[in-house]
Amino acid sequence: MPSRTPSAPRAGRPRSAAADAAILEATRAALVELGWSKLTLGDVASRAGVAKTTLYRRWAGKNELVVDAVAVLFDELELPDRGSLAADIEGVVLQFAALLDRPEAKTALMAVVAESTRDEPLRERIRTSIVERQKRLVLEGRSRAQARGELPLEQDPAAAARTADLIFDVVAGAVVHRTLVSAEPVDEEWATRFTRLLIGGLAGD
Amino acid sequence: MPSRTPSAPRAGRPRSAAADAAILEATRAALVELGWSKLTLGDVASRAGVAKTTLYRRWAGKNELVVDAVAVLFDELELPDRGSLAADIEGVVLQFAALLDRPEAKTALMAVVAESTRDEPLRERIRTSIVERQKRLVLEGRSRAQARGELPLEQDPAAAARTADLIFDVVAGAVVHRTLVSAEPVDEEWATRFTRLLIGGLAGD
Amino acid sequence: MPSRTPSAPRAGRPRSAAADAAILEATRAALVELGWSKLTLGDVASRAGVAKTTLYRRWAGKNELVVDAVAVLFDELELPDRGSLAADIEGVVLQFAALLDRPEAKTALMAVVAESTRDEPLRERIRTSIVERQKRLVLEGRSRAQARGELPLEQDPAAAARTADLIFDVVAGAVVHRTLVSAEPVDEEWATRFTRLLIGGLAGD
Amino acid sequence: MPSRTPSAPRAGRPRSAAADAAILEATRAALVELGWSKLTLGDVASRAGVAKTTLYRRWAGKNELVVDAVAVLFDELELPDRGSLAADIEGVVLQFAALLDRPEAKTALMAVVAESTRDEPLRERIRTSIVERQKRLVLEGRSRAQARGELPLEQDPAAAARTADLIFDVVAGAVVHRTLVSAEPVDEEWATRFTRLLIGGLAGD
DNA sequence: CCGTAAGCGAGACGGTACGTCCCGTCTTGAA
DNA sequence: TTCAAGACGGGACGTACCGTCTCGCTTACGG
Repeated sequence: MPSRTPSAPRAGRPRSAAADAAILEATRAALVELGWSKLTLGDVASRAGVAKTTLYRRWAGKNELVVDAVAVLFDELELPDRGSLAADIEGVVLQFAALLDRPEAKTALMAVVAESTRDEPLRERIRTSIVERQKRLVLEGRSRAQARGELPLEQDPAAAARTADLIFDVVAGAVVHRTLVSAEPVDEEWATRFTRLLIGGLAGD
Repeated sequence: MPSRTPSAPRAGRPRSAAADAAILEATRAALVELGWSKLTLGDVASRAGVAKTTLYRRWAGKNELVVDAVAVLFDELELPDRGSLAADIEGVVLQFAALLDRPEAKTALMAVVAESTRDEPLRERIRTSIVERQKRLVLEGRSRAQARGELPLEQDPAAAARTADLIFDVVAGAVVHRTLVSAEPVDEEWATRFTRLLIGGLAGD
Repeated sequence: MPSRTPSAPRAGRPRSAAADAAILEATRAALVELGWSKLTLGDVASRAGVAKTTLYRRWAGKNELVVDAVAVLFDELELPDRGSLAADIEGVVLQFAALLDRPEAKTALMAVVAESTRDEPLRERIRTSIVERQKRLVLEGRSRAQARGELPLEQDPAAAARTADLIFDVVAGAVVHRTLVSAEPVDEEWATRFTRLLIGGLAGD
Repeated sequence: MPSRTPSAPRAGRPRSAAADAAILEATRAALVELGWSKLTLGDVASRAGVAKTTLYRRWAGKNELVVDAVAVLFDELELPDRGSLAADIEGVVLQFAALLDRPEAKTALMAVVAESTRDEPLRERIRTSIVERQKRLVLEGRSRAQARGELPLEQDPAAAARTADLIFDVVAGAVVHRTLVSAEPVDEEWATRFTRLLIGGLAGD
């Protein structure tokens, strides 16, 4: 993910790929140990056995580095078919919750989101590196439920997109809020109650 | 909100209440202008016409100060009776969204929540200063809906509390996520769609 | 020694004499413990069981306070008649050296002298409180030596004063320099050699 | 004079020699303008166009810095052969007095000596940087006088060293005391009278 | 014998400087 | 051209004292 114009012929010594990996790994370790606010790039560099210059050659700053370091965690997210819409929702909720429970994610995610409120390029980076990785699960889950006949097929593609976004904000928002703001665990019991609410609504049975 | 045992006789010159107010006001102004990460306590102090020591005598650091500075914004939240559950939910969503749109809140809220993942006293402070102020709206809205007959009376008070917490996480989480992560506006149209989803569920009508 | 226009009628509560004494005593104790540069007026005040205001009402600052605190040590200096000029010189040298060996004097004297290079009132205060107390010993020693016939009577009083000043600078300067700059002890052996040099000169037998 | 083991191979960017010189020069300028007690390292750094960290990387604090800044002044001291012991003494006295008259020396010397009473490493630094530079003049003057036959050759080298130390304390002490404590000028007239006293003694002709 | 004016301990106040930490850039010499 | 090393100018940190200013209370004197 580090920068560099994609297709340049390049001269001189090539950049070390090992350094990249070491830096991202060191960043996650430092996040776990120190948390976002006490993480320093000098410390990351020395953990990675790398000079600060090497680090700055690849990332613009702490925010960008941390987004990249944390983004890989979101690659693990999958949506195995559990047979029903309710089970799929519960599954994704628990999976996301498990990810949010990892200390490097917990401390970093809200911090970079906070920074992104005043930094458009960072927001974009977060969107492509993290948010989209989550959102595809929603889309996948919906089409699967439609295939099962649990949800109606939407005709209007724009309306379909709006609804997917809404559901995504509701699911991800609820899990994040429960975990970080309310600081309560997202366990199976909560996931079940949340799923029932989401499917049936307040007025539900 | 600054510390100090509430009712001690106290010797010596008393602390200036004017200083407290000036500091909190200056903090909000600095948040708007600079955002969370570039806000410095030295700058806040000089904006407030106050010495840094005065500031540190009252607050332990940036996090605590910002929580107090932002907390007052949440006092404005109210839940006027709009006649129906759906209207009440829409109202609270829009109200909360309007608050989150204020730059001092937007930049500060997620940042202090991020910090609080590694700082239990801070989490507590956030809970009492901010979260509880929001949660009472949920409770109020529910009892009003129950009085209207829109929602059934819960027998078990523990279950009632759990449900209220769940709804709170869903509502607040969705609004926050839409605003800060998806970075899309929470307008009337979104509020309507969200409300319909919350009341009727995915499977709704 | 603290200030206050000498003969005012005065109204209100009179100043506590005990406080004065406690402050000076606390100052000496703090000098011994902390040395000049780490001595703070706040610390002196709390050692003396006195408020800072009380201290500032009497002394303008650290320099003035320390001069007064140390000055009393110089009251002890005397010149008992030891029977000869040489013995008297040795006596005064050893006495002055003993005083300079006290930690409160050692750490304070050069410091206030250093400050006085840029503070005329302080220099005057040092002169009257400390220097004159030493100089009278030179005058007394000389007149005694003249009475014994060891030194000739000077006719010109101006020349006599100049010579006394010269001798004072030589004696006091040598002892101070030996003690503080060379950091070597002024013992009897050194005092003897110094005295022989002073009386007989470099060319002396 | 700043620290750092003299001959190490060293990796990384070397320290700037220009910064060293600029800092020492700025220190002398600040001493002249502000005096010892109002000199701040932050001010020195900004006068030198240097960051505070650069300064602290080289010197442990104000004392060490000032000793180094002032030490170079003592390199100027020389003892041209003026043909006789008396003339040589007068020469060195006047030279030393001229140096002490420079405001950067006057304000700084006593201050660091005062500090050195509680700081052995500082005392050592003063000794090697300043005191030894002066003492060699005494040794040179003596051997010259012995060559002229004005002073006897000492047989015992230990006794010779003791005598040289004594003379050094007397000469330097007298000049310092006259200048800083008595705050009177060391002019030719005083130098002449001092020299006559030193050579001939009190009992002298 | 009582009011009033100053002194008192306490401690908050606006400041200044401290010495440290980290930033992001730069300058080395080696690879 | 990159790399590890580390010095650089800069800015903020949180602390320590400064000397001043309220506080509410003694404490002596003079009317």
